[in-house]
Amino acid sequence: MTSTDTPHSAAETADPNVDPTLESDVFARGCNSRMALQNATGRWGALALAALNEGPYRFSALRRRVDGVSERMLSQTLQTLERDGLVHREVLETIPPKVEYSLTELGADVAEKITALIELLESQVPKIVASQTEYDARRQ
Amino acid sequence: MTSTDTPHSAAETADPNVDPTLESDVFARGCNSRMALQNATGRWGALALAALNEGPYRFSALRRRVDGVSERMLSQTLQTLERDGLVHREVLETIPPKVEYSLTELGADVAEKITALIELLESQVPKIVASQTEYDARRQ
DNA sequence: CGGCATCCCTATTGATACTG
DNA sequence: CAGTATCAATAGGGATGCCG
Repeated sequence: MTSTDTPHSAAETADPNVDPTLESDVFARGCNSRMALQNATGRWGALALAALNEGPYRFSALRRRVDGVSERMLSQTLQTLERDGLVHREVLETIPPKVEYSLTELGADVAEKITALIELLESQVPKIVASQTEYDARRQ
Repeated sequence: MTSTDTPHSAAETADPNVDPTLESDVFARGCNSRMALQNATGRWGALALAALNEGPYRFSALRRRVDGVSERMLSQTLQTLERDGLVHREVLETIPPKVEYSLTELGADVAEKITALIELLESQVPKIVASQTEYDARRQ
């Protein structure tokens, strides 16, 4: 693909390398679960899920919450998560139109795990930074 | 950077946008915890941690376990995880030389959360695939 | 407001070859 | 064995403009 922008290219199920009889080993390349993991833990996926774990968000509010995400990336991320059944998209027929995003049951379970990971990491930032500093010093 | 290969560019602490007084909000762009999250949940980071959660691995064994990872990516991933203090690297002075990778205490905590997420996703693959199929059908 | 399409640049990744 | 160096391919992502 040189100039064609495929929406959720990394999320495609129609991968010829996928063996349908072997569906649940993340360590196998091209496995469905590995793709789902990527979508849920990718750069923006994890943050979107963590944000939605706080409650439903409208598009622009979510964009404000997830600092640094572009319109385009947030849109793609949400589509992928919706496709995987983690996020529910509700269009409110108002003027101007509003779209509300929320977690599905499965999405809530996933978001909970991710939030746990985030909280752990946030609490350990000092230790992590110390490790980085030491590592960098060791190699000058 | 057009052709210069920076080792762990995404892991740098020396980001001018990082506010050292604000260390623990993943939602803030350039935050240390967001970077740590990226390193731990990135494409290969999560799988490497999950593999090491099964026990120590030598480089090539780990490469075999994490199907599809290139030498280069595994090397970089492990360096980043070591720098963040999640992975311990032990060089055995034998002939031929062996290097064993294992989890630190912090790494074990992180790996546990990631493994929980992976197990959840693996168990829900059927539901996820069904959702994808339905989603794709809805847009033809 | 929400968000898709296009253009275009850069970071990440993979293959391959080479070294301690 | 355990990597590093180099080069080429690709995916990620920002900016802009348009539409329901």
